[in-house]
Amino acid sequence: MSDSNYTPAEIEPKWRQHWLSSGLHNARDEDPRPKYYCLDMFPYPSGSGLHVGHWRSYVLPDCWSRYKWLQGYKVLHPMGWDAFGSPAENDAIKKGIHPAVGTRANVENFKRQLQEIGAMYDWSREVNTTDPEYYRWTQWIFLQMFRKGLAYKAFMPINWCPGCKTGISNEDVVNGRCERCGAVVTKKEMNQWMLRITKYADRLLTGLQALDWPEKVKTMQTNWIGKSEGAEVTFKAVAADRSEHPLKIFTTRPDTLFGATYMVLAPEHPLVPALASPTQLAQVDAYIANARNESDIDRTSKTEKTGVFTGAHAINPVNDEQIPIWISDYVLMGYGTGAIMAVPAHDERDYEFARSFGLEIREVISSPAGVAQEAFVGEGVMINSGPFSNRPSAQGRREIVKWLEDQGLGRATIAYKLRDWVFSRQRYWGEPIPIVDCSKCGLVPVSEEDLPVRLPDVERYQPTGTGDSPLAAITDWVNVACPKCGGPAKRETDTMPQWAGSSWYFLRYASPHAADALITEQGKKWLPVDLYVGGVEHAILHLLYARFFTMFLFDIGVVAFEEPFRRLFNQGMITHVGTSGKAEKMSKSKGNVVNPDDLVRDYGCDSLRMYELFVGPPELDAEWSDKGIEGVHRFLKRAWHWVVQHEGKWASAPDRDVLVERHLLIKNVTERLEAFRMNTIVSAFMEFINKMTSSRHAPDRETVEAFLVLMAPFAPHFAEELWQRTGHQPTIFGQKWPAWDERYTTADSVEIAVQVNGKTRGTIVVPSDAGEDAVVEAALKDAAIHRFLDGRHVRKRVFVKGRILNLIVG
RNA sequence: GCGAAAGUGGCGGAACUGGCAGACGCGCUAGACUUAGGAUCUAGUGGGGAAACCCAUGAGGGUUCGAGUCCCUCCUUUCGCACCA
Repeated sequence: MSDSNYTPAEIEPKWRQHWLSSGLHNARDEDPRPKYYCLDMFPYPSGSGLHVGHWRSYVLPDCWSRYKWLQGYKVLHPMGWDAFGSPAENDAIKKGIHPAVGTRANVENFKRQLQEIGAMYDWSREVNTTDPEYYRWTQWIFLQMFRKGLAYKAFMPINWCPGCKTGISNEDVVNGRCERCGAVVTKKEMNQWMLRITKYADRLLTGLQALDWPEKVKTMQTNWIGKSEGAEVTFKAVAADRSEHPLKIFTTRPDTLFGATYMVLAPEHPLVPALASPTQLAQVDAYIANARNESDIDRTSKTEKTGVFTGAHAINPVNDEQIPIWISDYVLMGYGTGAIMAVPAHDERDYEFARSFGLEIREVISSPAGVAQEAFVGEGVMINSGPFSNRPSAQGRREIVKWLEDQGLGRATIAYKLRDWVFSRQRYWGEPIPIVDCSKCGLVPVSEEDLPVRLPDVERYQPTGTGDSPLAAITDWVNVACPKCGGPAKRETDTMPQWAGSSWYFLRYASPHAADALITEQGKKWLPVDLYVGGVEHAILHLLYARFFTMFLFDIGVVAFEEPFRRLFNQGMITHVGTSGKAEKMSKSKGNVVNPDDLVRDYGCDSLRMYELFVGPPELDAEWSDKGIEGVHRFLKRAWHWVVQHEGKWASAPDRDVLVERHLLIKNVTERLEAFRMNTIVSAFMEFINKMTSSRHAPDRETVEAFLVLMAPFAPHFAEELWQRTGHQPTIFGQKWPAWDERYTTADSVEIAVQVNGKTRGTIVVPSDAGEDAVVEAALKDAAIHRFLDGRHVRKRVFVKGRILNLIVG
């Protein structure tokens, strides 16, 4: 009979339609069960569609959501679109397709493909960052930050991407290149909107501790925030013209203060013009001009330190010593105070610089090998340090800071690597920044009732490259009455970065249609996110920004928690051999993309789902194998036949062996799900079916039902169809996750390995509960084992119940 | 350079707190059924050896009755960080 065959092409669309129309996956606010919020990182809907690598990231959380569902939670598992961004804008430039139009088409395609996964997304909660009803709240958040002084405009040198022709944030720069387009990032002085994320540095750091996140991600964020405890010390700088200027430096080693033999300012340091002596001015100017034009890559890839003497000197507050002030690009303006005291004896960089320029190296921490060859950066006993000599450096550090504080020359302080977030983009396809610049009132926020500030249509989407956004050319949009005084004013024409919309989208899913609030009281009950699944590539950018936004929204009372994502799981990517000949991340340009649509057509969605899980441990990268899917497809066919074949002919009572297999399967699947070891769960299912199909016992109904419920998160269509065929009403997702009974998870008898002097010489089958004496007795009777004893005396025996017996002889 | 993770058959990968290494799957080899099969089923499949056995988890040591697993020294790969004072 044809309908006894496994035909995914028929059953899968049918059940998807059924689930969709019955609203099975919709999260209901009024549902009394406990909530579980499982979130996938929402995609950028690119024109090339999903490949099997994307699939992997969506299958895992879907599987987990369905498991939680069967465990009795009301599950929120939403999906949406991070749809602002340059590819849509580039299409607009190239093909003349309006970004909104192109984005809409891409979303349609993505949505179709995602639905083919059979994922239980609640499409009634779909969000799109480019929807004005969505971005009005992105703008609203910006306004709240503006009111609290967290959004400010500043003229300063920032990272400029010549590829994207826009300013970008520090986080957007990866190894000196633009995270988005790969161009080498340069510097540009611009008037920029900034977000004061540094105000949250300490909370962003300490908040990490309680999170159930991969250590790797926590470490990356910790490094990014880069907290250092130290001291700020004020030196007196004396210019060549005898003018005096306080010069503040930051150091983590105030205990080495007596070893400071020169000072270094960053080329951008504001004191440089005042300090440079006339004789040195030309050299100083040349050095600064050069530094300004250099990219970070140029700057950090130098083999030797460079620098120039200013002609000025500084007075060391601890010993009144006069030391030269230099300028070098190894000191960064953005960190600490942009100036350092150089202690070459105890700092590798200072050591290198001192060597290059013949500056004094003075040892002030006693080091075993001296400092003739290299800097000593460890702790030790202080020497050559006046009244502070002969102390351990850690103690001296505290005493010197105390002394500086008493003298009003310094204080203990903390420095962070984290910088404020450059939030302006000179691009079209983003959220307009809702600020109006009035010549009379200054920067005035658009009033909240006037949100959203809609993105107007333009004719030219090209980034201008001049530092102005394409919006600047739309004069009838730009010119507006000041919200405060009604006088003539201009709109801000920069847009927000793509990270803006993704920094809070997880909140909007909880009440996506609320018109008068970012989130409703009812919606708040879904939050925070219980499990967040996505790639490790967002370890810093998105995850740091989202935490910052959430903390801010907590501070102004919008949400009741500071950390949005309790648990984070980074799944590995799929690699595949492409034109380069080696396995790489899938991408169109590498020619190694595998399209899931073909696989769904040939094998069915459930086969692809299970293969995506079977391919390897979810947290590791996995190489795609075109043949691999056939294994799970065969398994599904065999499992299908096993169920259909026994339908209506169930064993009236379970055979003991079948019972054990059932309980073992429940235990294995459940425990391995909890540990996110989905790949071994698929193996467990295969083993189960292998045993069942080779068993002479027919299964009982309860065993088959348990099998189907366990399979439901993995192969939902398969499970739902067979659920119905075995005489149930849909849906199987109304069932309860089965429980196992430890009494039935051990077989009656067990095979034990018998070793002689540590080498396995045979196996014997004994009752599971057999004790040492019984096993030894059985082993000695076994001919194969007996041979190895060779008549020698058993001197010692090691017995592990149910596992092994080791006989030591001779 | 610093830090983290990893290294197991032809391939992807199993192996719970030290206990029969290679589960499960791909591939491969035979055979069965077939007009045919890239369908399905059965058997086999780490290496060496005729066999008894021996050798095998990146390399080398160590601890232990017993090590893929623990300890030490290296090697390789991947990923972070990298003038942050």
